[in-house]
Amino acid sequence: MTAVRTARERARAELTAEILAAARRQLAEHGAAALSLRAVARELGMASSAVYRYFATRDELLTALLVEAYDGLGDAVDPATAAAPGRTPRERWLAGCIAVRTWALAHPHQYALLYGAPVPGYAAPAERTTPPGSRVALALLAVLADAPVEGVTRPLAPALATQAAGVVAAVAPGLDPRVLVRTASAWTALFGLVSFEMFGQLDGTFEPADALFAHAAEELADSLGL
Amino acid sequence: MTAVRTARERARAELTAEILAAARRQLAEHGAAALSLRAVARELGMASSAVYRYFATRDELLTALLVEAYDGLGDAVDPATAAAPGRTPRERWLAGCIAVRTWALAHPHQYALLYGAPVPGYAAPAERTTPPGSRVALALLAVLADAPVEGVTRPLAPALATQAAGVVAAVAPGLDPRVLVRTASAWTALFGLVSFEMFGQLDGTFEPADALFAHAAEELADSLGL
DNA sequence: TGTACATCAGTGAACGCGCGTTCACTGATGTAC
DNA sequence: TGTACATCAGTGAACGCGCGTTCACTGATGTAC
Repeated sequence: MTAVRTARERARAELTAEILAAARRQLAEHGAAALSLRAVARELGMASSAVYRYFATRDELLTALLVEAYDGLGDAVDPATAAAPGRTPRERWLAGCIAVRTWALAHPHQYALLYGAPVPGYAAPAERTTPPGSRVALALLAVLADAPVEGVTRPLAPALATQAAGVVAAVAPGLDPRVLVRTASAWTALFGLVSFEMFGQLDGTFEPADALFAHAAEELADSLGL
Repeated sequence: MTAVRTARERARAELTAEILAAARRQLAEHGAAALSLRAVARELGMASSAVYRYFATRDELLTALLVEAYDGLGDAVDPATAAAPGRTPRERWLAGCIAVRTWALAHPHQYALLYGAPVPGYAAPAERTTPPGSRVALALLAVLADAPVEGVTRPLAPALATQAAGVVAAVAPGLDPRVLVRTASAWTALFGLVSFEMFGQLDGTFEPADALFAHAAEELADSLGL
């Protein structure tokens, strides 16, 4: 009977996937704020109420998309930054930067959903979002953990040292807190540049931003001691 | 008769200001996406159609708020970065960073409007937005223009050099293009950190971000050769 | 293998909401002579 | 200073739209005996 039950369950899984796919398409085309259960239902040719059998709420659908997007980015960055024989941390760092930007350019609305201002009236549930949302930072952390620390960061002020120690304990026990702080700075700088490009702050000056990005990634690598 | 005409015109100017103030309040409280002409009219106790005597369209109102916000930020950053006898570029840089962050923390929704993902369905008219939107970058540029360049930037790749030369010609003729590029990097790095703090990416790690921010500002100053 | 019952998927209508924008209108303010 | 006309501000109703969510329902799929 498991086979039979599986029939229904498989249909359910398939439709769930189709709903997600339609929602993904809408997100990609019109952005997160325009995402609506009704439009998704319309695209699938079903009653809007039917979607409620699969997602209890619009926010739940949004959360699923958010997680998916974080994972898409993570899946792009992980191999780029992976350690391999003969790969220097600098190469891995630069490849990671490029992977982030490439993914962002290919998925502008997803990027905006993840790193733009939060969607009004929607608060992502931290327990579901944090793990996939941390993947890029952790990947960069792994790169910098493989590089020497000395002479690279100024000493941490006490308040910062305490905070960093707490994060280290939770995330990468044994790590030098200075590496963590260094990663945080590099991570924010990288996304600062990508966000400015994506959100149009560079229009009229460094747009397209390929050259500026390549330069900045190298300079960041320099200042990280890679 | 000019005095009399001024009576009507003054009423007009006052109501325009009141509408803007109400819109500003709504933006500050509920965010740009929730900004509606009807809600503004409601708050002022007037018919929603009356607002159309003052702003032809919702987008025009949004644009006015956008310009206002950019100017508010500019007004905060300009004095912080101003040259003065005995003020070092480093001091001015650090003060500028703090001014940006302080303003952002005090005006989160305005910050999101300026530096978050664009409001869906709304494209800011570049000719009105660009000048106030450039103020912070120009202020930082002025600081870095007062500091030595040598040994601070890697050489610019040809494509980047061309692009930078074009911007320099339009914005600050005679400036060393390397200073411009350096400013662009610093500017994106600064806003990257502020945006991550504002948009919740640091929740659970470096939140509150005071310590990380102070550290990063100093490190940026170091890497800028200040 | 067949029947009686329970579960689940999907429908269509409805509720209540808010939005931007238009339009014909009243009444007040300003202008020209 | 007074009158006739033009301009402008503000009203209230309406159009047409889309949204999230609920609910009673039909019909198909699965389960227990």
